[in-house]
Amino acid sequence: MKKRLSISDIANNLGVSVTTVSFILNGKAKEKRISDALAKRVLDYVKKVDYKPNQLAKSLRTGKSKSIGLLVEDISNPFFANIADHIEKLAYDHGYHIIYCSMKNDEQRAKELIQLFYDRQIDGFIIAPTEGLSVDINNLLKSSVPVVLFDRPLSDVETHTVVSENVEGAYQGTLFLLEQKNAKRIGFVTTVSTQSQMKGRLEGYMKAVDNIGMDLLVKKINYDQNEDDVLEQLRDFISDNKLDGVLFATNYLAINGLKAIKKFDLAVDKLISFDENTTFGLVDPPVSAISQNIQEIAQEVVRILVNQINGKSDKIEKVVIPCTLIAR
Amino acid sequence: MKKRLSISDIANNLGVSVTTVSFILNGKAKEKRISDALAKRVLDYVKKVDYKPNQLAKSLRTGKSKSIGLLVEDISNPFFANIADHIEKLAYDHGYHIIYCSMKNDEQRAKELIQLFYDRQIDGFIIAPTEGLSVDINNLLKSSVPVVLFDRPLSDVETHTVVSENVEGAYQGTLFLLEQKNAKRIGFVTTVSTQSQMKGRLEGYMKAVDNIGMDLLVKKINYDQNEDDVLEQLRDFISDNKLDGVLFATNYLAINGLKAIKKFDLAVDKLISFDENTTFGLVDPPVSAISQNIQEIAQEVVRILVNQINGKSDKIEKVVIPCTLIAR
DNA sequence: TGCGTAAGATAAAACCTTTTAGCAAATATA
DNA sequence: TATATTTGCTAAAAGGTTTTATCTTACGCA
Repeated sequence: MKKRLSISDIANNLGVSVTTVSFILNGKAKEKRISDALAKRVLDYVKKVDYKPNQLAKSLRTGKSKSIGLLVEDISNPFFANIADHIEKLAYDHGYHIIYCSMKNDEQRAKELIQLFYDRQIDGFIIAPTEGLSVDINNLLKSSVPVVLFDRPLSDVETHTVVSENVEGAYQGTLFLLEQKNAKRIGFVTTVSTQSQMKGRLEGYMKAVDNIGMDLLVKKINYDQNEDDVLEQLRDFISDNKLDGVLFATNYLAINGLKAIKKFDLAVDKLISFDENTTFGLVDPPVSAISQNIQEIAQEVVRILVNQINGKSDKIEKVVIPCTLIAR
Repeated sequence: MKKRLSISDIANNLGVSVTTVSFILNGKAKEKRISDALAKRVLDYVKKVDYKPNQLAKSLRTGKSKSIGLLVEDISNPFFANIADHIEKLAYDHGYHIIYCSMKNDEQRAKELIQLFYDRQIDGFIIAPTEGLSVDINNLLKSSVPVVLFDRPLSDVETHTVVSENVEGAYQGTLFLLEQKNAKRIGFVTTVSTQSQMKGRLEGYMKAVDNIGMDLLVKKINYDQNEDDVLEQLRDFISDNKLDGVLFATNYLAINGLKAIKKFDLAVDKLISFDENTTFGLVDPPVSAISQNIQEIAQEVVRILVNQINGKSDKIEKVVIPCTLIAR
């Protein structure tokens, strides 16, 4: 294996100084009054020998690593997988790459990773946080590391956020079941988590059913139990309350709902879920969706973070993206 | 923002040399004959002030970055998302973190990223390669960078691979339709790609139908067209050939198959797909699955790569993992 | 001729580690 | 007692950049 070229190899071979090569490579030739002739000579040679600067050395010197940490709860959830996909691509277009971590069920590890990423001089973070991370994120902010939260803000963390219009989405979703599907008794299935997006969705549901004086029928699923228990709870919720419609707060809840409906042959058939899923149109009964605008969320997240990294803005941005209802 | 501590801050504050601190921090105190008393004093102080070594400087000096590049075709495919999840966790347990890239439809970008990751002194690569990447991967190997391929080997790249037992899986899947489901005319739906795993699956299908003298009925879908066209092709394939059973070479093909069946109300109802999907049990008709053992694949991939990075082994490993049939 | 300034380039410090080679004192050996 | 060895620690180089401060030469102008 031949040794990698360094900038001083280039300088020596060309009989110029390292400084000069560095200036030229970083587009400062004009500014530093390097003659066009020399600039061209260096550039040509660099191209010819295919020299690539050592990014580590560069980062060490500049303090910028050109990488962004992406922490999501669960990359195998299609919502996060899709958003990660978009974020990765957009970040790349800005010259950043993504160091990612899926922190499913392991907050301790998430905390360690935030520290680890910080130690690696990550330029910024994109996080869909779990609840215990406030203190770690606040530490980042204290150290002036840009952080953008998405999907769910944290009440005790004051930073940029990009979230969907959860209240309105859930409200419209419930109205859809009421008005288009003619549902009479609509339940809302959510998780025990107190994540803000879940609160918003509950609020939207409540607003809709309050309007027409329907009972509030809410089930909070605890995911610390096995699937069979979850399905039984869903069955009980649906049949005890004689539901004819259900709004699920997120796609995996809807999938569990469908499993329960199938397993116990439940009658409920007016379903809608937050978050789209490729198969919602294929199942029986079909599941309508309040679809989050993934592309737009990713765009805003990356835009804000890159602006922050470049120090282009100091105000805190809170972006809210509308959802789209997919009727089925 | 207070400046980060460096090792020389520690050394100065303690009145010892940087070298000593470094030795102690790297567990070489004994080997380098540092007294226990001093070692303890340094360790205690480091803990007290919560000093964390600068990883960039460390990497620059040692040439090891403790990071692994993970390149997959499409992170939003549940198969890859799940495997990425496992790989990330396992790598973390070995002290590595994952820099990931989803290279959907953009081979040029994939090539650039391999170069970029290489420039960042990534310690090793885990790649589910697309076909044009052979030359780039061979370049990595030429530079002695460890690479493990999974899901599909490349015929012209000689390196470690972890793949599923595709032939046997498809063979068993086809037999299942024939014997358990009593299918009479089974089609095989695959992609136009010549990726090796697809070839293997085709081979398994052929072996099964050849055995009993059934016609070979194979459709290769080209994904350079819009979804409606894909669905029509599937419809034509299924109805023209009067299929009563279909083996799909991968999960997204199965989902398109289901869409076509639904959209055009096709009669075929004996379905099986390579790769599991949460909703395959919820759709009508249900889809059986030849499920790849994701956890085991991830384990092998990480084990082999870490061994390579540590120079623990020089032989090339080719691991084949059996699949599990999920009957529905 | 003498002086100021612009042009064109560079030496050396800085970023923060790890590691080689070596030093001084204490102890062991003869 | 004189020498060899061990103990305990450290100076300095190396890794590859960026950037500040400076240096030399040429030129314009009085």
